[in-house]
Amino acid sequence: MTELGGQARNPARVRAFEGVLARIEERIAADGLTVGDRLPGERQLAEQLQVSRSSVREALRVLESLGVVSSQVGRGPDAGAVLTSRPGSALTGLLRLHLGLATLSLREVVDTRLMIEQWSAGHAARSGAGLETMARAIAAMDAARSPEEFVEHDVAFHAAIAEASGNRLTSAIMQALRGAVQRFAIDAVVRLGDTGGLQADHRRIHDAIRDGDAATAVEAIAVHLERAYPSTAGPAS
Amino acid sequence: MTELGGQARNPARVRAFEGVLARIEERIAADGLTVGDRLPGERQLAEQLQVSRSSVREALRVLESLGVVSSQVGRGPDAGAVLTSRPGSALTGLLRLHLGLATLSLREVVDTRLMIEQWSAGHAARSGAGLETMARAIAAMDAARSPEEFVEHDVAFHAAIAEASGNRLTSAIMQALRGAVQRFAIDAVVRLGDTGGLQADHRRIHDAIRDGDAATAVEAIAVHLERAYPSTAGPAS
DNA sequence: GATGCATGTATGGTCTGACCATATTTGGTC
DNA sequence: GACCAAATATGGTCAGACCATACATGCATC
Repeated sequence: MTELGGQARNPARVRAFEGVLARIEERIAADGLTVGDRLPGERQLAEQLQVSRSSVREALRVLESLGVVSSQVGRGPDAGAVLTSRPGSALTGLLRLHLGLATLSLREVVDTRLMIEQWSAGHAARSGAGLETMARAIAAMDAARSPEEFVEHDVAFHAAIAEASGNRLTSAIMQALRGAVQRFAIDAVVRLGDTGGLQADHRRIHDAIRDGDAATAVEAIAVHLERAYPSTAGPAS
Repeated sequence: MTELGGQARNPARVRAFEGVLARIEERIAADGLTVGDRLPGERQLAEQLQVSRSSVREALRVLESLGVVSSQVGRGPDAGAVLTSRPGSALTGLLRLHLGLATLSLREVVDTRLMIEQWSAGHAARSGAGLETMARAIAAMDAARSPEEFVEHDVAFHAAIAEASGNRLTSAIMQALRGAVQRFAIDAVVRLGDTGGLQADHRRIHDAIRDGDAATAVEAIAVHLERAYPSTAGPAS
């Protein structure tokens, strides 16, 4: 995280918390720390690294925002800074902020989601993974009695597609993208009034993946996202 | 953050710096703040939000790690916390950490990069954007006298493909992915000894985009990444 | 008036030390 | 053995101080 400070005109100038980040990163690599392991306490870490506890805390806040650690108060085996793995939630926050800053447009987010979902569906069509989860989600959407409930299972359906790729990174990105456009999804369901079209899309996607027909799956996903986010997703790809 | 539903009895469940984050986010949305605008000073912010300066600083560290603000010391128009937009560097740090934690494998990162680069190349073949930049990068690689110099222009070449998509989000992700696997790129150049194959790939990609031949561009990129990261990138897509 | 240097000042960066809130651990009591 | 109170370790927060930096100001000089 040495580039956090922006311009590195003076390389000798490293803020204390950046040094802490570097040392913690080193330790993760050297000691082979992994998810579930605990970091030393803030006070202990401060003493080891010869910085103040404030600096340690700033570094921990950064790691927490990146979804790498999770802090628990109290005492016992679960207390303290524990290494976790939540790249998805970190990405969600990142996207939300940049959407708010107008650094990114909804169009760009939806297009990216289209890219990932089509790519994942292609993989799914070859591996046949996740079909059961998708079918269950479709059935649950049929039984849904409110837009919110429908969208809840819709999320599960699309998450199943992403997970079928077997790639945790694309899954995490997908999850974050979905989170960033979540509020538009409910709007879409309410606006359409009828979920028949969306469900027809879902069945078409599921069937294409089941039949190993990647081309149809890819096309069906494009149709589906265009239906859900009209005038946003362009004729991308 | 997410656990323990109900019990809104104790307001201390939200940490102070999280409140600061929320308030700053609100202000960005409400005041329409955008890149280049300045936030109030740390001391002033602390007083306005009725928290300590430490809490304000922790919130600012989070925003900085997400590529939303950049802090400059000193005095003047450029000093203080300025809103920026560097989702790329934030993503780079995120990926590097999660790679270190073994949350993500190199394979997953390279596969994701393949996805984005193929998608971008498809767009580029349709729009013809970025061809000049690509050609310049290829020429610069020809003239390079060290692996490091070669890789430097290689980065520019692949960045041009990503930017040709016109999607800042995929560009940022691409930049981050590239940064995460950077060290493997130099290894690859040294290992191959001869950059002729890589350059042939580059020319083939460039020519396909120039000719609007998306299918060839996509295939050439797969070949290229397989050459650079053998046994890592699978026959993905 | 223009120039240049000394001083002022606002800003982030860091540290210290204290206290609070929480949750486990410990140990004593019944 | 069960139960409850105290001790303790941990993160969360705060207040205040000082340093380093870099622009702003103003005076002295030319």
